[in-house]
Amino acid sequence: MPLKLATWNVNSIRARLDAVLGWLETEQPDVLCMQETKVEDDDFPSDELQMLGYAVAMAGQPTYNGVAICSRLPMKDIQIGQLGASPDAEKRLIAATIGGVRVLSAYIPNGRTVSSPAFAEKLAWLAQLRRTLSEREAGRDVFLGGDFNVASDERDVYDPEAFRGKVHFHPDERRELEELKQLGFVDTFRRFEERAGLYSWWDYRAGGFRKNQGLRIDYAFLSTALAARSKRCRMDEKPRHQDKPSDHIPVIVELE
DNA sequence: ATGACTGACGATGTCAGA
Repeated sequence: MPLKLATWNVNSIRARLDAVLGWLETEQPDVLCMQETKVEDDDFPSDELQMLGYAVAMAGQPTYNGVAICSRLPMKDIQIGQLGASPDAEKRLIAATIGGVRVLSAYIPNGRTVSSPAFAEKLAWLAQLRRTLSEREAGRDVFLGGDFNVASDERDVYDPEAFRGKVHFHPDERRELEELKQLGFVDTFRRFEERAGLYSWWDYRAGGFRKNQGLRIDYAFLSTALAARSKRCRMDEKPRHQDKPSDHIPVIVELE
């Protein structure tokens, strides 16, 4: 069954609602994973998405974090949080089964600076994500979309020398991402595109987008068998040109 | 340049993002 899936850190679903609705109408994905929705579940604009034919599963909290999945196909077995997470854990992971595919929307902690406790928490969260994937999702067809806050290699960083050893490009977090891939996940974008300088995020400040000073830190991972069904993967810069954009852009995968 | 911009919360600023 053809399936079009996307992931997008929207940086507040309420601030970005018109942009997201417009993008859905234009792109017509079957599934959109969102991150940084920054809204409690009761205030999530579900009705507006339903008007476009999308059901929503969300896990939010006040002010920070928040993830969601919206889908035109039925969602089953919605699951919130990592393996062993306490109910008051930050809302950074949600999963649902859609059209036979286990879909996960993930928002990996930023890490702030390498010397901060937040960086150790980021590494621990990534390690726990691997355990969650191994124990819950082994053998399934998985789409893992999200803002991973880690660039994979030099091609994904506008100034690799400046970023080397810094947060988003530190060897420890890159190793975590590599080990995640070694579980059997394909960076779908790289299946179709080898060029450097293609990014999913640009700093709002200092004309980052205009100067193409960005990072590729948002990924659409597919489990190995499912990756064989992918026929296209791209990042859509159009929303970044509009007024009041998110600092991230969508990543889109098409399966046949 | 520990700068710049944006959003939430809810206040005339602070925190976080990346």
